[in-house]
Amino acid sequence: MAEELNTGLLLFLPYRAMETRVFDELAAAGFDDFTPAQARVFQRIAPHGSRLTDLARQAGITKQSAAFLVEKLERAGYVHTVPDPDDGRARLVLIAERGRRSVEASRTVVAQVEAEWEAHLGAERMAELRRALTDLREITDPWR
Amino acid sequence: MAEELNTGLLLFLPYRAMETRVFDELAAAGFDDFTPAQARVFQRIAPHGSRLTDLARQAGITKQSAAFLVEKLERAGYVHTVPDPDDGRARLVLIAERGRRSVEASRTVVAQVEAEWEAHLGAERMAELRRALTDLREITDPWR
DNA sequence: CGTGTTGGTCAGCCTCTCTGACGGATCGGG
DNA sequence: CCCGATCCGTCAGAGAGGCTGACCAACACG
Repeated sequence: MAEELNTGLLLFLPYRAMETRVFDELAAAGFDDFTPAQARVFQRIAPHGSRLTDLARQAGITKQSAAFLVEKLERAGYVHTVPDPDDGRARLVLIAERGRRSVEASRTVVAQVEAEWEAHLGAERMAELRRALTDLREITDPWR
Repeated sequence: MAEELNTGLLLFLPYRAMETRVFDELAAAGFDDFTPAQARVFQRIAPHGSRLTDLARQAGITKQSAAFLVEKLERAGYVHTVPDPDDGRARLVLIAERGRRSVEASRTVVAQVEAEWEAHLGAERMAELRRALTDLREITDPWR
């Protein structure tokens, strides 16, 4: 057993555990008409709206793909889009009412999973894990 | 930007950084005829071969999808498959010569990225990060 | 044996993601 | 003020990846 997994895979395993957990429980709560890919875009919408292109870059996909996903999200009532008052070319993607409720629901699940992890690792190690990951963002997260 | 990202996203960012880095450098080294999805399956082949179904479960996809990906990998010379001598129904997926060379190349890149992370965090914090992630496997990794 | 379980395949379908080409809006230098 | 460069988003087409459902073959075990 004690083989040395590469750090990438080590990161991926809990990430996927969190994602499927949130996804499953949200589906159980009635938010069952979106896909993981749509969620990955949705999750990056800033509180006061984001431009399509910014969403695409942050999610690491092309703007065409992002537009495709946003359109689905809009059709399902999770977001709505408005013209950007500051830039005639741009469209702002905003979280709609249904989206806000789903955010609330997901926050609960995330908190629950994080509590389980904390129970397993202990509060101090969990906090350090988050600190280390946050610091890693500086060299692994191209946007901000 | 001290906002509190959820731990899942925090895990995802460095994971993706690692994945794209390895993918890009492998492509530059001539291993450019496989996709990330194929790599995610390939990466899980045990040293002495794995069954298709096991690969599927570990990668979190259906056996049909796994078969599809393995077939591509076989066509590109990264793996070959043989009947499992212990079970007439099963096929063992084995790493082929070209696959072995790509593993070697990827190991180099992974080591390089891990070294960069270690330089950023310090050796002790990096080691603790790996320990914490390894411990999290116990509750987030359904297979072992 | 028969019955249930497991490993894999076949077929059909939908989602995601990409490339390439484009039109419209904005920005910046002259 | 204008013109070229750049940026925002769309349209069109294509391919990969993933799923469900139905099925067969081989094992496991009473």
